Amino acid sequence: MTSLSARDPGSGSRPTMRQVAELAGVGIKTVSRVINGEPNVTPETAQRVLDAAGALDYQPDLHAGNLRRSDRRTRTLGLLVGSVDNPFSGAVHRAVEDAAVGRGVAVFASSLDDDPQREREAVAAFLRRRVDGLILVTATADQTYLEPELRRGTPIVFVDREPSGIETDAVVSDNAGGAARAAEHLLAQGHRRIAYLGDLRSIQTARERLRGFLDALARAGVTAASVTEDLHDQDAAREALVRLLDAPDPPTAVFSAQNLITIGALHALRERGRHRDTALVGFDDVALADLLDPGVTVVAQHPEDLGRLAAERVFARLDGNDSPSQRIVVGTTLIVRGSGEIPPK
Amino acid sequence: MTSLSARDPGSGSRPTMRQVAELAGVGIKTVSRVINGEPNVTPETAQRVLDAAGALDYQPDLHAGNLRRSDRRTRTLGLLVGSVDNPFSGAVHRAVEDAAVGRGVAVFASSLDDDPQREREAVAAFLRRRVDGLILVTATADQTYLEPELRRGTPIVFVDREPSGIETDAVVSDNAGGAARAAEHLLAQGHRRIAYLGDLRSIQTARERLRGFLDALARAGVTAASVTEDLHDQDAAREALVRLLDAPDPPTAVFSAQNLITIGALHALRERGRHRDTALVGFDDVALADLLDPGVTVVAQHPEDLGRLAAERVFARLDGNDSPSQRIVVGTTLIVRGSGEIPPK
DNA sequence: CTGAAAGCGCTAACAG
DNA sequence: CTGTTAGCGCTTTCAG
Repeated sequence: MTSLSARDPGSGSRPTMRQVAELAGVGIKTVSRVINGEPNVTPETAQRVLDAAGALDYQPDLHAGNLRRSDRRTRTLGLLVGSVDNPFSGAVHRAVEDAAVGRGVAVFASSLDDDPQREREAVAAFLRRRVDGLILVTATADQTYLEPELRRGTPIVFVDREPSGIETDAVVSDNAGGAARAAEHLLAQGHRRIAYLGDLRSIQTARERLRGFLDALARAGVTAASVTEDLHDQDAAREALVRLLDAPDPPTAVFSAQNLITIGALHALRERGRHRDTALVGFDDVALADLLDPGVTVVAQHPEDLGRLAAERVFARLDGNDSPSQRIVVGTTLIVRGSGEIPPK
Repeated sequence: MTSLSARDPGSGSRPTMRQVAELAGVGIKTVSRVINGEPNVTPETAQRVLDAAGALDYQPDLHAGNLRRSDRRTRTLGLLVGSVDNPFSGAVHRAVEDAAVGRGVAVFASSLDDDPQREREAVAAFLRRRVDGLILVTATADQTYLEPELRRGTPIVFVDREPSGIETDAVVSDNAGGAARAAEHLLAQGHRRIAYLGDLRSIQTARERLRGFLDALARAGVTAASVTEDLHDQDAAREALVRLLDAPDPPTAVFSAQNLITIGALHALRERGRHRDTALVGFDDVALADLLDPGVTVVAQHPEDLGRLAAERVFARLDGNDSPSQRIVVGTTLIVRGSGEIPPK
């Protein structure tokens, strides 16, 4: 009779199911049954298998199993976000992970940096690893390249930005509505000279926000004091607003249509000492916004909801739901903190 | 002669290498050579294979290949951080991803929430997926459970917190040194009543920071005004400091030993209107710290360096480096912004 | 330069 | 209740 402690779990390479079977003195299929919790094994046999597995520190190879398994699921998801080093993306990521972990699904996360080339490469890398589903923030103008994968039945859900060229699920913020809400708020304070600071024109959500902003102004019969686009980082935003503040007839209010742009705008206002007399509303919340003086009024998005709903959509598809593709719109929330309530001079 | 466009790339399931071979009219091994860029294929044959692969939208199955491949590398890394929804973790994650993407390595990221159970499960999930290496922030008191895996040759590198019970690489901040630096800074402003607000005693870095703080005070012959530990979120920190401020003889200076604790402390100081006369130095930088009034003085960590060095260490091990395990300490940087330079009354 | 046969670690299908 | 055989998609080995 072989002693279970006879073998050194650490020496040599990784133990296989066959080695566990030999040590336990059973067939390999019995080990498979025990490891996968399948029925038809006596408790005593099961215990011997578990002891052997424990003694060898055995971990089943999920990929080898999935090669033959009928559902061919890797229990893996691919997530592509703006950058994992970004509060908005982090919140989306966390929500996706929370939905996945309970199902034993692991998440690959990649950063996009709004680079179409990176998107293609990241998606290809996910697909070569046979992820069960894809959750994507896209940077490409057209996602027709995903069509074959979609036809194979891989669930693909877009977050934050809508797909173009293919028909699939999307979970997005109400960008136009939120931007309109910001504009209406500033109009209600009496502002008529409102400046718009926005992200790259190539980004669909940026275009939506501008549209919502301009529509709201038009409804009130007001023309935008200025529209500055293609501001992709904090510093570009800061410089742009400083220039506006230094010019004749500066705006009495500013709408910054993105996270980093809001921070750049805050810097510009401080720099020129105008943060107490120029109103500011930002799109997307920023950390510590409540501790600034004045507090920063924002139209907050709900990235946790975006991530959760996108993940739920993927899992519903994997569970067989084949209803027509949906476009889920998550509302925004105006958070009043002071900066947006400064009246015009 | 078969037309390459005869088959519908979208119908049916995923194409295999065999199907590509049939369509190209070559053997499967030739396809393998082309896909993997191996030599000994005529350009014409290679082109036919690539055309067939393109027509079928073929993506090789990395896991199936790795099953037989001699190096048995999945080109996959497991990263376990505090929470992917946390600026510090996000910066570490991004640095790891940047180091990995160039090598064609994908990163699994999981959140720990300082839960030892979650750590064990996340590590097991990574190992069942045969990651090539592990980068871990640990929440367990002892990591002896990783010993067998380590002996099998899997590189395991600890970030932010040091391992205990096993001998392996670690990349950590100079926690004690940074905390001492904060204390010395406050002492230099003339403070003698300094309060300490710290994280869970069970976290090794928290203990290190307290030690550094107390040592620096002791060297100056000063006793801490108070030491409050086990503050694990923003609100607990806020409440603790409010209590200290309301008590007789409140501190003239505060050292908040972590990110969220700093934010809680900022709230408490505003709430009691004491932010202009109570000094504050935080450990770890916070967003918008420079826009507050006064700006928040912090001892900043360098999470990008932690992540980058940890990833480089893993790759060095994978490349065959078997030098003794190293403990790399990344220095901290005092960033003076105002709150730490408020003098005692 | 090319392909046929064997086998990686596991599960499916079936036979005992 | 248990074990045997075949084969998942690919790479290795070796023969042409």
